[in-house]
Amino acid sequence: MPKRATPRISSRKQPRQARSEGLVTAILQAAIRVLAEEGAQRFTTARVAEKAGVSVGSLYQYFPNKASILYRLQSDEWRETTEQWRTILGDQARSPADRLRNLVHAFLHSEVEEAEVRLALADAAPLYRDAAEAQEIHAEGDRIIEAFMVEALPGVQETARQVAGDLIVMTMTAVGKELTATPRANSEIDAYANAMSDMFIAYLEKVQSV
Amino acid sequence: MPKRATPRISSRKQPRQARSEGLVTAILQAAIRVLAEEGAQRFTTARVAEKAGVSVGSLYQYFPNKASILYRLQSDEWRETTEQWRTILGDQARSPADRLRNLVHAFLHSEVEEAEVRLALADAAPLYRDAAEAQEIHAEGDRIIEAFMVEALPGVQETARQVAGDLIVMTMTAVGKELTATPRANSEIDAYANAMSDMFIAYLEKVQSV
Amino acid sequence: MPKRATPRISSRKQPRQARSEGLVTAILQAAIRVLAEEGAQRFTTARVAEKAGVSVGSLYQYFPNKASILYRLQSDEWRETTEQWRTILGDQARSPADRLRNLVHAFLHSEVEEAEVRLALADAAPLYRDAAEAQEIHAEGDRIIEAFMVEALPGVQETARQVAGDLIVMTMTAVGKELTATPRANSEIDAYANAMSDMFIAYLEKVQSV
Amino acid sequence: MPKRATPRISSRKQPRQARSEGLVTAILQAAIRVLAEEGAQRFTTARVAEKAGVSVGSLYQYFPNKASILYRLQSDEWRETTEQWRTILGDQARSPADRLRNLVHAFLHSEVEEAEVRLALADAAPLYRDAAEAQEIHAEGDRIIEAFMVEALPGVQETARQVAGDLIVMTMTAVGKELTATPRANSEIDAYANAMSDMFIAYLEKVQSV
DNA sequence: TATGAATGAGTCTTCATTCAT
DNA sequence: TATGAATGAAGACTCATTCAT
Repeated sequence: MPKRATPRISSRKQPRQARSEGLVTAILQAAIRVLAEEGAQRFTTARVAEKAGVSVGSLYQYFPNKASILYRLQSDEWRETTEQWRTILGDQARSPADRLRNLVHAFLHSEVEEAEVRLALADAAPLYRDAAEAQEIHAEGDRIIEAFMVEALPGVQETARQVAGDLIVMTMTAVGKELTATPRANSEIDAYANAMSDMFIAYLEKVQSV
Repeated sequence: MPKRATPRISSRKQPRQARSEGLVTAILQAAIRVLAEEGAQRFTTARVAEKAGVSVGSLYQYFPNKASILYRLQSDEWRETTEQWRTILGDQARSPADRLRNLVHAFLHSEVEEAEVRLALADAAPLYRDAAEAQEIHAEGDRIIEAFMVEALPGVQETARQVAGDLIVMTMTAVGKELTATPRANSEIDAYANAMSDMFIAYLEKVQSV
Repeated sequence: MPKRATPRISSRKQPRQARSEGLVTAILQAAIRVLAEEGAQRFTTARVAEKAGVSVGSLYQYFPNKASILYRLQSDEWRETTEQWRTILGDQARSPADRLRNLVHAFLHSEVEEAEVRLALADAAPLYRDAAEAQEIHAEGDRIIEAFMVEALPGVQETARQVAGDLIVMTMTAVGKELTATPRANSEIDAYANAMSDMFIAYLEKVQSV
Repeated sequence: MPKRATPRISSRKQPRQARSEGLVTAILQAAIRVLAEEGAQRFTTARVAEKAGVSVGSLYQYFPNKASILYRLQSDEWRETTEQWRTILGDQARSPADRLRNLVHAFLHSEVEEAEVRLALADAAPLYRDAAEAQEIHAEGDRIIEAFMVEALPGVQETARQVAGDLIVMTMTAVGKELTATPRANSEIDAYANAMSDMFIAYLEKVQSV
């Protein structure tokens, strides 16, 4: 009886050899270029392969389908973001308020850098969003925030703390995405980052005081 | 930089006759149904026309292209939102804080209602976002907020006030969109609305006190 | 919520207009030519469309997928076959034995005519066989045989009669298909038809006598 | 008339070494599994190689192309069938009628066992049928039948005897293939085998008596 | 003004076979 | 001899838009 495997979105093979890794890298970089230069609408496997100097067949040797390329780009990005959050929020030498302020600045600036790719990637979200693996991608970030919130809101009830954490994360990422949609000067980003930090800190103080 | 063909997106003709208006309405409602039932990926002119009980040819009589239908949906929605904001924020009988709290609740709930259409419309954004007219769409909402902020932050410098207003609008809309992406219980929405209101109010108090 | 319709294999639209019918006919005839001239392996929608002097898009306006063209060809053929059986087996002026003999001759000859198309169609069977509609296609033929068997085997128990009917049908059609696979002279077909008739008649006599 | 590229289909090399034979066996068994589990449509050299635990390159070392694997499977099967026929029909201890009855039962049951592989192999027939070698494959079986028919129809003219033999073989194999196409209970197979035996025996008696 | 048939470029994906290592 | 990465032609199907009627 024929069986049809549900298409996976993760990489088709674990590239062990140097050559393979090189190809995967080349494809991902080509994908980024296509996204930035042509936009999500024109992001096609053929264009990616061509820009990577590779045949379509080779592309499909490393990625099971178009969505998996986008998903990979997104998860790589999210991994970097997670690292950024871990570093900044884990900096015990500073007060929670300072760390939060630093985070907002760093995050918004990194979002706006490469705005074109990020926007195009966001546009392409419908293509990879439904992937099962996409769920797990945020788990680590959530843990980092949770740990930070425990420090920032000592003695606050867990439920309230979690809502506060969620709200801060959502605000930062969603507004970050929004800022990406139109070109912004660095100074403008700074202004928003300052305002957002102020807002978060005021909010934390209020929650803490209740 | 993405190459973008920018065809005119507003309606091809101003329908003055009753029949025309009826057709336009039928098409828009069909478009909403297609978006909700089939998603942005499967939003095609043929499907819209069929569901509207109209021929594709007629559809193209009133809308110059697919993007214009989406744009129209979006701007109608924004008009309603503007109305909502005007009503709630203009309610002089209440304190600015109360009005803001009311706004957040009303807005988030209205966003989450019809989540499917809104999500699909957001997914389709790349198709209509670039339209020149899309810029003006927010102007009225901005004016309403600006007026409210003058009341809420008397004596605060214009620049700071504007940043605060922008931040609040962006947060509310961007987080609202985010909440739309996954199904949420009403109670959950309430919790976020409360938290967000608290955050905004704490922020306004802080800005005011500086 | 997006819904995905299970692809139907029957025609996409009921062609009411003369033009439509003409197109459907043109496509089906082109399909027959492609099957005969190129074989099942090279039966592609593009080739069919080209040979029909029609764009692929038009082809897909009338047939939802490749399988549906093949299925249509097959069911048209089966309809003709059913007619043939009805006419010959219903000929009350002749004895059942004579009718059966006539049927075998007529059927085997019609099978071998257009052997190329029929062989190619059989080769393509995996593509359309699973269609739900494919089940119903044999029902009418079965009824005709059943009615004939009641005449041919009066007084025989229903179960035995049904097995006999099934066996005769399967033998005739399966051997017919087999004969189609290699080129045969008409005289050869006659010889097989005679032998097969003898076999069937001897068999019926034996069943009857038990 | 179909254009057919006719590449050589028999094995590229005669594997004399134990290792080679092992590989060939592994490939053939993998091929059977792929056919059974995935169907003819999804029968690819890559899948066979993988399931055999062998590289594609190695596969092509022993089989010149995909068709040759299928052809080999088919001819192995036919060899077994030939053996079965030789054993059963050569059983001088029984009457020709009994032998024929035994043959039909044994053959139909063996056809229906492994129905999936056999059906898939039949589906793939277009890929290997045209091979020149495919002609010779039936010669030995024909000789066995011929010898049996001489016993079963003593004194009958050669031409008539040959047609009878051909008809019996074609009926048995073609109907066997047909039975394979849909799942059948063992009891059902028995019923058909009984009926078919009765039919053959009645037929032989009639031919003999003429 | 309305219709809806027709178009055909464009998209994703598969797979037999080769050949450098 | 074995490997398996690389190739790229080929195939099924979609859909925005036009235009003859």
